[in-house]
Amino acid sequence: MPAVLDDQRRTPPAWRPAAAPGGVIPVDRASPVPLYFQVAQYLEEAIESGLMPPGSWLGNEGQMAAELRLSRPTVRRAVQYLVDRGLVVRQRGIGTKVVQTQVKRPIELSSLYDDLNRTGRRPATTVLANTVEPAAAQVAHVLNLPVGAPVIALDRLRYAGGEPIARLRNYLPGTVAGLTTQALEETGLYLLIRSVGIRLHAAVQTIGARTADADEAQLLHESVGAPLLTMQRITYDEHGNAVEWGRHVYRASRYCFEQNLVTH
Amino acid sequence: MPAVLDDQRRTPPAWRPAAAPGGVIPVDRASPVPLYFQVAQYLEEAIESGLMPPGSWLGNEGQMAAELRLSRPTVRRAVQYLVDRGLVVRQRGIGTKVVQTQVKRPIELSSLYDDLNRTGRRPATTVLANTVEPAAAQVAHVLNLPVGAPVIALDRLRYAGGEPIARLRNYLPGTVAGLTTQALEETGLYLLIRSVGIRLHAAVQTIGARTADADEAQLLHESVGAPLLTMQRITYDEHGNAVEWGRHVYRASRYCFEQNLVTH
DNA sequence: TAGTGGTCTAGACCACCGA
DNA sequence: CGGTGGTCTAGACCACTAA
Repeated sequence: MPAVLDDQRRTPPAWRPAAAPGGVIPVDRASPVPLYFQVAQYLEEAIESGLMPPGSWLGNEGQMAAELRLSRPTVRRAVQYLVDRGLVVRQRGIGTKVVQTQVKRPIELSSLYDDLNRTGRRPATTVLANTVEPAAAQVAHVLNLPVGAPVIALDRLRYAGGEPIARLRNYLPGTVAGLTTQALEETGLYLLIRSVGIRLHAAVQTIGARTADADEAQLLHESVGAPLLTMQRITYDEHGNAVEWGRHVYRASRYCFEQNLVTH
Repeated sequence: MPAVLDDQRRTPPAWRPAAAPGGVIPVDRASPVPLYFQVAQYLEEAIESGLMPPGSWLGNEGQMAAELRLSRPTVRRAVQYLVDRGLVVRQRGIGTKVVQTQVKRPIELSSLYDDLNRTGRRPATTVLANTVEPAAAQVAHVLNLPVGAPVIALDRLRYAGGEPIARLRNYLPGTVAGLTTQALEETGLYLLIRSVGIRLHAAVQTIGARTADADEAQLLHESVGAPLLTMQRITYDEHGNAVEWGRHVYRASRYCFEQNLVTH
């Protein structure tokens, strides 16, 4: 019986690290990067670069552990990282294989600015308002602050490729520093929030639609009655404190929300 | 110095399983349910029931392990489950505590039917079309089938509380069985897909908006030009095969997408 | 029956935090 | 400094799959 070289339904050929002739270990024990993460990154790179194509098998965990001179739990943790990201699928009694479809990344907490940047459109921002004011009842409730506490109110117009895309209105607790108008015109709000040491942890958002009123039509270069996407989002830090409340409208003719989901 | 009873900033009082006087173990080693999952579910229930309120601390992992007569890795795995769901936050050198905000669940692959059911609205479905037809070029491309292969084409009207909410159009490979009109009017599509043994693994979806044309206006009891939410979704199984392509429109006046995100 | 992933143990050392 | 979570090891037994 001849050896089958490329039958992806069968168990894997011995797993071979690509940049490592003869099975040398792509693992640096002196690095501060955890071993499982080094392996996970290596495998992720191998998969996304096409070196391990969809349908190919990872070597079994015990063998990988032996070749990498790691324990099986460590290798297993690396593989789990890939499973969580939807890159591979475990099949008990068979093995672990690279999934066919590359659903790039699960949904994440990103700003419109980052989205536009990533997709190659040139983002720009005009700050319409950047004021500190006492919190009205509704804002105070959403941000869990006392009524009258200082809140930062932002009103921005976001452009992509010279075209207006969205009007972004945000409220933040007045304790957040560093939101100069200049900084806001140069980068995204989330990056600024993170850069003052706040770690975003969770969010609840609502996406809806409505038609443009006269104000919005003028700001966004649309006609009255044009369809708009609305997104309201409250973002929380790891302590459960509300960090930001955003109420945004997007031109439906120029923008939509794209989301990649992986079920866990 | 008096003992502080309820200072949530300090290290935890000894962790006590609630339904277990004196530290008895809520763990059944004879159960087929994994030990880590029994613990995880117990803790999740304790948190969501308010028994472990936001801000309270989980006992340290070593102590919990000792009290439950489990190893620390097993307890750790249970805690990790809660971390992944955003219910607790680990703080190195300090401990693990319940987060303040209850962001209920991370976004998941659910059907509109399930959404309506969960939120207590009465879902109902009218099947406008349920046919098998040869795949046109676009459908064939999306589902990765040869042109002309049989595909199931669904057209449904979804009601909530007697009001039309959305028009749902789907294409599925003709190999999917069990989609009788009666079944489709009684439950959600995803449940039917799962019930024939297909496991949904990933999806990519796009949410946009537009205004209603005459057809849509009539079907959805809206006027021409009313704002509609659109959602296109391609769902894949664990092998990366496309399972379903949906192109849906929702009345923006009656529906919006709510999503809870947890950053990992 | 042999090989796979799924679970679990009983240790170990480290980095970080607060006192 | 002691206590916490973060990482890692070297085993073990089990359930499931395929041949």
